[in-house]
Amino acid sequence: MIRTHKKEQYALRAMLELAKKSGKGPTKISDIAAAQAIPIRFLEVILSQLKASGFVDSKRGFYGGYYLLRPPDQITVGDVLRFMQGDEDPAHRVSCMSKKECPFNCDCAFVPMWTKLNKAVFKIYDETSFQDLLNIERRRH
Amino acid sequence: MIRTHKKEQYALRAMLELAKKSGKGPTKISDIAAAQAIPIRFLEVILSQLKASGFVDSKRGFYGGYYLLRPPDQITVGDVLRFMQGDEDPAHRVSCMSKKECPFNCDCAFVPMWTKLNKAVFKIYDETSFQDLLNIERRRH
DNA sequence: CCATTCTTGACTAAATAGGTCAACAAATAT
DNA sequence: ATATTTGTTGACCTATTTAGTCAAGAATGG
Repeated sequence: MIRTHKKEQYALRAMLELAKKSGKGPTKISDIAAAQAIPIRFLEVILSQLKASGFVDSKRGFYGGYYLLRPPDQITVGDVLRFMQGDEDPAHRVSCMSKKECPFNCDCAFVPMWTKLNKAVFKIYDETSFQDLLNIERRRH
Repeated sequence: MIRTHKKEQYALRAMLELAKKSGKGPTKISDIAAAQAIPIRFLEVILSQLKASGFVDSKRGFYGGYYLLRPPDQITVGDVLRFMQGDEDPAHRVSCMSKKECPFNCDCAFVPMWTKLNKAVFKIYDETSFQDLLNIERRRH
């Protein structure tokens, strides 16, 4: 099993929700949480972090909430995941273990496979914009 | 970050070690553990589980140990990982979360992306046989 | 000034990965 | 035989990480 963290999932879903409302003013955390079935307190933390990415911004007060800073076709899943994953060595985003803890110093027969995997995975992430996701959702209804 | 479990890593490494010794009789758990830097008690458990896969078998006693039941070019990384991952729904080996816990019952805009990812990842796993890994290792020396 | 909403860091809970152990069973050596 | 080596198995432990909560405070708009 390979599974992304819930936190990353929630970040993607929150972004999708904001993409839906793109251009319609701020969306409240509580609305995003309800729409995407995300624990609200946790979402507060996640959105707050996401602000540093430059993809979203927020406004306080009565008509406050979060909103996208770019159109949905200019943000990809890869962008968001890379940000959520921090400054991890790009070559190790998908791998056996972090370079430090590898007893073979990441010089083993499996390395080429992990490299391939890394590229294949992020190629797909990078090819998926939030506009693409919106289109998929629309086609479903 | 997407990272395979240590247990799966250890299984792959143990198999690689057995591939190296393929045709040379049984290899002791302790030797595999030493060669591949795997905690021996943990490796006992892993190899024991691997027997059920049909890729390896074991022999007890003085000249005992583990050995492959097929030549290294007839076992792939995909084979081993699929086995270690159990009877997980194939479509969810790489995904956001298990079908049960998905609040949208796995019917959301992200599904096509996870499906693509799943296929891409296992394509690479399935294309990598232990003979391939041995060849890589030989080329390195 | 009041209601609403985001902000932030500290905190806690729960899950699971990762690892350990010990008593036992089988094979071989002598 | 029997001592030694080696695999078998299920129960057990625990450190880490993920996941989630909270509360006091700071903007914002009415």
